[in-house]
Amino acid sequence: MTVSKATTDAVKPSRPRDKEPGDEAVENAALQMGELAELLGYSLKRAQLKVFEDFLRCVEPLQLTPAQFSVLLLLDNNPGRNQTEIANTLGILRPNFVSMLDALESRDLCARMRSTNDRRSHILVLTEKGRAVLVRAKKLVASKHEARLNELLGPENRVALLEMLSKIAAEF
Amino acid sequence: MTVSKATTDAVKPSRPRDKEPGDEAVENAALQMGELAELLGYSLKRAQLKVFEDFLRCVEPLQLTPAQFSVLLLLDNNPGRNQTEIANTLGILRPNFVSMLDALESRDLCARMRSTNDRRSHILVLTEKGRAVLVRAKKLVASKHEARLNELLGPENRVALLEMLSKIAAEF
DNA sequence: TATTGTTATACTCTATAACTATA
DNA sequence: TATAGTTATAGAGTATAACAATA
Repeated sequence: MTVSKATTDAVKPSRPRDKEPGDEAVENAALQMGELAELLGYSLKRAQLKVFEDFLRCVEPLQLTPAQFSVLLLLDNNPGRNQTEIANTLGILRPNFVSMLDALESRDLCARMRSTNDRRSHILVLTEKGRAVLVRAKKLVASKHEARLNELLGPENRVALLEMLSKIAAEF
Repeated sequence: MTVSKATTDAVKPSRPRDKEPGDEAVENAALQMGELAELLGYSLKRAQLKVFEDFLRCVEPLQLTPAQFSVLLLLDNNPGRNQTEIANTLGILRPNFVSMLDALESRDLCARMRSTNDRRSHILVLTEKGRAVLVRAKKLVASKHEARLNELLGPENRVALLEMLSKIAAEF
């Protein structure tokens, strides 16, 4: 993917010298990132892309995107909830959640059930297969994906990073 | 925006108790995030959305997106480069960079100049106005955007966060 | 009148193939 | 033959309005 390749290029800075006459040979060096290296949002975006790429690789045998994984996880932890509640919690708009659920339901990972209390709403439930896939996905994520992050950052740094990101997501 | 609203909901966890008979009144509580609270990629994504939202707000008088800001910054720090070099460094695909440049050029923020050495390539230059806008943007970003992040995290945490994100972007 | 799920739609991002003009 | 910029296009992701069924 071009993004990954470019990320690598972008991350090895080199000398900032002004172009002096007579060094056409050194012309093709890495570019100066300048103030971009200090912009939190920039690194945040690049890091997020890398982490999502790795997630997809690690969980590839199960063909789950990060968004689909988060839906299955939430259904497992919150039985008896309807589409609006699940979608809102994940920051997914209700209209966009419809096709997401269609995809999961067509793979027999979850099912919609008409609520008896309120016949407008669909109670979402994990199927047997959905639970099994979720268990396997959690194992892959823990043993491959999060393990790699732990290795790169160290356990204590990983926790500190998670805390700061959660704080930004919640309070910023 | 629904995403922001949902983010807030998602971030205040509550008790995980099983649904006991006879508490229909407490039914509408915040959902359990479960293992999602430990998933780095999830918080990374939510944090990134928040930070980009704030960037747009802070720099709104100049009508610059994070991507456009990064292009102007890179042009300022790397005179004499062509489209491919700038696009690759930012992880933008060359075809997609064309319309981005069209937008910036139509606002007289930068210009394409045929290279005399290699008449295939366009050397990118900031215009006078582009330089002025960039200076104003940098001030807004520093005084409003990054300042708010500094306030939320504290200066030393902010640096630690930036280092970890850069490491992930570069090495993960 | 309000809400749930849904459809339709549009706009942005991202991605690939192929063209043109130069080299 | 290869490269720089471009066009066309397709697919995700995200956003809003409006409708039918139900409350």
